[in-house]
Amino acid sequence: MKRSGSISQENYLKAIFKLQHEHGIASNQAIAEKLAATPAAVTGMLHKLTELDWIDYTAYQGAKLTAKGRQIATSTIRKHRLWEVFLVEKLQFKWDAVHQWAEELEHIGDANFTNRLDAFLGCPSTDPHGDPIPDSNGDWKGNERVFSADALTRKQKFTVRGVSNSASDFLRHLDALKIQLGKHFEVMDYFPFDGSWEWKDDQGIPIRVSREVAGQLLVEAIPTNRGNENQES
Amino acid sequence: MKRSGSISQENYLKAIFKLQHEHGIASNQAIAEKLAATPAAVTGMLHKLTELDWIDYTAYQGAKLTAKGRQIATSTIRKHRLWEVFLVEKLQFKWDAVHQWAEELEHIGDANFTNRLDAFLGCPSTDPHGDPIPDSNGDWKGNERVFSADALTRKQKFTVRGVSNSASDFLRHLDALKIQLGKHFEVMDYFPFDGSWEWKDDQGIPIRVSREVAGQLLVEAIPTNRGNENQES
DNA sequence: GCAGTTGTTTAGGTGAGCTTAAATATTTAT
DNA sequence: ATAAATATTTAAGCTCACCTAAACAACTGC
Repeated sequence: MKRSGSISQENYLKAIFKLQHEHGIASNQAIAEKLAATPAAVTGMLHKLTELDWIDYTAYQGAKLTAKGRQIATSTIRKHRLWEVFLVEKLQFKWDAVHQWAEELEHIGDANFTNRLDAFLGCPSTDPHGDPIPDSNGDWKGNERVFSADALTRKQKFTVRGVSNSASDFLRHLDALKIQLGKHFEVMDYFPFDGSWEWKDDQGIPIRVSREVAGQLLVEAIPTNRGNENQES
Repeated sequence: MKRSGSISQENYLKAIFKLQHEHGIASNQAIAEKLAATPAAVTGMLHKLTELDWIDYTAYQGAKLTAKGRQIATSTIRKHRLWEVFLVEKLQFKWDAVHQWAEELEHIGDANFTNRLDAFLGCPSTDPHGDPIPDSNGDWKGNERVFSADALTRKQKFTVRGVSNSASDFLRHLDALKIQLGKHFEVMDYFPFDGSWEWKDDQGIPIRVSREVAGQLLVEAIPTNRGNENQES
């Protein structure tokens, strides 16, 4: 079995999928920015994708994926994230170096290939940045308890669950701060002056975290288990 | 680091590399056949590759790789064969199903990527079809003792080492015959009438092998160790 | 050594995906 | 409501890698 669409078409569907989740619809301009192309190029491709019945598109309005388009988009995202797991866990790449290769690998392989890769990797549920990996139907369960670290409160204990920005420089900065996915911290202090935080890790070692970092870090609160929750029946 | 050449350019270099080994030089027509393109298309690309100093090309004569061209070609072949090992050993693909995917995967990754993949796979020396995997300098040691199975002699014991044709239907035929790389056989009989053979495997189970099969199978003789070899000093 | 076959190159053209620049539609501000 | 600003589309043209058809060069047989 071959690829559903061309590499370029798959990249458009991926971009539209993500924009649709953020804004309900994907505007020409937003797509152009995401793909580093001109709006003129986007218009042309949107016509082609409409012909293929992979998007619904109204001129001057924007694009939305059809069921078929969504299927191709999620399958591409699934492949991307599985390859990222492979690169980090099997080839020992650092998490800030995998995106570029995954962008190329994501266009290779059919459903059978992808399912074999998935099985080989132990059916991971998230990629190295904490993003969920869609299943072969394009569905995934997002962790509803995950929120941005800048909404934390004092004394709260929490687990780092993901990043909302996978740029290399941000990820390398997290490495420097020794912040890794799955690591536990506790909020010690917050400084409204500059929006920065003091946290301490599970070894009791304190770190200072800037507003910029907290704003792009996704965390999950750890329940306190100290008697103030409701006991069922 | 990015790919050295375009995907198409890498495919041309690979084809020229293989033809150069068979015929000393790669003719326009031979390249066109290997790549399923027209001679006219080949002429154009050969000019481009000459510009890039990846081949030496004389009109009406043919093409030969430069050092740089050879480097790109062997690195592409290295990647192809490493991915084939990955697909068979890690993703459990059958050996007749890996070529198509490896043709796409071979164009991904730089030297660092490839070396990581190599290490992850345990630095294999051959791919699932018995073809040698070049090292990162583009060198490899061919097994000099390997020859075509149609040159075997009666009573000879041998090991299956490779195939000189990786077409799916041939490989599936070998599966049906239970012929796998590394398996030992002994020549029981040869039938000049149709060029077919009777061999028996290490369990003593006899199989019949046609001239066509023997002609595409690569084997290595097992020394008899029964007193007629020279003892050194 | 010349004709015919074979192999190669040139010439002109296609399609995918992109560009810039100009025209047109839509939204925002007053 | 209309002018200005912004967003989108059309138009023309580019590059890459391919194609067909025709011209040309190089071998072959006699």
